[in-house]
Amino acid sequence: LSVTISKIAELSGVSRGTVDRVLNNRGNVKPELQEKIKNIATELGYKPNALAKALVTRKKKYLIGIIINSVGNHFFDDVLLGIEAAKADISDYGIHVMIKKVKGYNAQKQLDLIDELLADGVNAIALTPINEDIIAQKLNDISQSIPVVAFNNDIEQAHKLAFVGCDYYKSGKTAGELMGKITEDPCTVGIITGSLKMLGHNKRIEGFREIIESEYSDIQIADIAENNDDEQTSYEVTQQLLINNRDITALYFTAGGVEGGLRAVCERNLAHKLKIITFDATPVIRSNIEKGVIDFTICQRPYLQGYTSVKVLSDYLVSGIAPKTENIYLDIEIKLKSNL
Amino acid sequence: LSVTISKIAELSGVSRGTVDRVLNNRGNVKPELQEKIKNIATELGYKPNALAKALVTRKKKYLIGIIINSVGNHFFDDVLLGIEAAKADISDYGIHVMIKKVKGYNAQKQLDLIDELLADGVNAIALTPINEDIIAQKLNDISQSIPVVAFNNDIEQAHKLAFVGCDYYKSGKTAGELMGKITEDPCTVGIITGSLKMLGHNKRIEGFREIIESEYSDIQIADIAENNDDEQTSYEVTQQLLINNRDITALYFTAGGVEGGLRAVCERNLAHKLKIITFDATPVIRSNIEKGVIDFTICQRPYLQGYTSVKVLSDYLVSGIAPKTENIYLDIEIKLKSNL
DNA sequence: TTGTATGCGTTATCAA
DNA sequence: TTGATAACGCATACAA
Repeated sequence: LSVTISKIAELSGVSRGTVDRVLNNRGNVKPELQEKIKNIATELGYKPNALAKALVTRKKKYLIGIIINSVGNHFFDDVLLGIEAAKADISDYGIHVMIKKVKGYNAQKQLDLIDELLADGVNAIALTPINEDIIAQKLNDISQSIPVVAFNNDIEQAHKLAFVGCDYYKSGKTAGELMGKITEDPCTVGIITGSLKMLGHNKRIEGFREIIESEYSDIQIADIAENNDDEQTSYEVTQQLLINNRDITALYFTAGGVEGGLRAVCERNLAHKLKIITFDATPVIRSNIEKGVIDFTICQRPYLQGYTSVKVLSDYLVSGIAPKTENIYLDIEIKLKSNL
Repeated sequence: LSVTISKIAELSGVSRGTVDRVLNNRGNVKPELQEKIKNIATELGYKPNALAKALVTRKKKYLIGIIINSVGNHFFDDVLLGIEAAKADISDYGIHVMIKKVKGYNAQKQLDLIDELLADGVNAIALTPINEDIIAQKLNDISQSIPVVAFNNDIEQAHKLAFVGCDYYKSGKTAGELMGKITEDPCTVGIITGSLKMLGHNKRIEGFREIIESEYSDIQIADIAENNDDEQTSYEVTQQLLINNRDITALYFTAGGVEGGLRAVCERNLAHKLKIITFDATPVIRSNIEKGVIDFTICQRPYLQGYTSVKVLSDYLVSGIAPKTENIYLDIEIKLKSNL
């Protein structure tokens, strides 16, 4: 029922080797034969068997290198699980995965880790790139020779095989729409963001603003506070925000620092009074959804981010196929108490 | 780096055949050798290569039969896409898929199709079982010899390899919570369900009721109308519901018939006034979310239902591995305008 | 009770 | 420019 190289060889009256050369454009075949074989192949609807292919390329012993900022950041726990799952899946292909875990976002440190991976002879790299020029340059450089995937955070200046993550603008819009639906008429919302220098955080604000301006004009944005993803800072700026804007009825956290922010909320006895929307599902966020303090959290598929990143690279290594689109946006997930 | 049968054979000083016999418990091996080889294998962390395995079992030419009620029911469009995707994925394994599309839910018709598939020599079957005794009996019967997967709708009386679908009770709870969050204080909701005989529909009502009774006691359920998933009936019962309960502020559709129901809503100029929550994302529902008539729709991953069902069966055929749990619940997806 | 040969579909390395 | 052969890891039929 299925058509193989041997079958085509038989029908064309040549050897399998010749068919292979034609089908994979290796040259050194008489043009007339080329055409004849190609015709027969397309006519029969030849589709190479990926399994058999993989079994052969297995000998190449590919190695994928990963840099993940998972130390001290629970968001990446699930990303790591996805990476491990993909790692298990592709081990049959003889592809190995080397993971470097790191804490925080230091460009020089990231640069060093990239060099370490290269020294280890990796054939591909996946990482959450820091938006700085030296990183962009480095990635541009190495992506000449090996495929690079950016996950979770994009770096538009650098050439790469793919970006795997969420559509920040869209998730901001969704947050805005949810906020619009759960708030009563006159509503003032305070925004607590990670960093105004982070592209993703800003896009989440943009999308949010876009929706409430166009569809929920009775919602006002009181202020935007920056917490640099730090809990203590978050506590302080949230406190200040609440003091400066007594009429606030809702909070919108675009990034981390939710624990600190909620501490300020609780101190002022505003839990269960303010509507609160956050991103991701860290343990702190989960428990506060359980308690009814947070109304919604919007998740960006951490597990799939990890899994997909590795899978995209292994697919590329094993069959040379790049993903259809450079930007692989994973659907967001709206979570509340009953589907947490 | 990776450990193979040959490597184990070499280290044990026996042939590959013997190792194979031990590792797959085929017997006919001296007990002492058994133990020795098993020890070496576990010590080295032997993991059989699924690719190579599949390449061999490929010769068996497995055939999976599918019965899908997709004719005239757009919900199953995406299920079909998932099935097609899985079909492409497993073609490398030499597993073929035969799909029988049918309109409506007639038990005798379903029975006939099962027999047709069996006559065609299928090695596995996936279907959306109708909850009637003759079907349950039939499935119990054939699941003695081949694996059976129920997708989208479960049939608890019948033995099967797995059920693939959503947790209806949980999605009902989510609907209830969403309703609670978007409605103002005194709220009366009308429920339009498919059939009170359908297990899934009832569970969606139960979950909904459970949440509003425990957490949103200011919401009242006015009435429950049955539309048998028929548009015209749906129009009529919704109209009646709205006439009988002038104070209704929200509608909850647990199943199909949304188009007819909304026609009644629009006729009475209640669009954009009533809060409306539905399930799935048929074209009609999509367009009404766009228009702002429907607030939320809760999707049950139709694509994944199709994909997973086929994948579970092929995994079982190729490696004899049953899924970890009989009930494979796919996460629900909350959709509104901005993430449709 | 054990070992050997053959094949799954592909690629790679020879030799012709 | 072509063809034959070995190999990837496993399973099976057959031989010893």
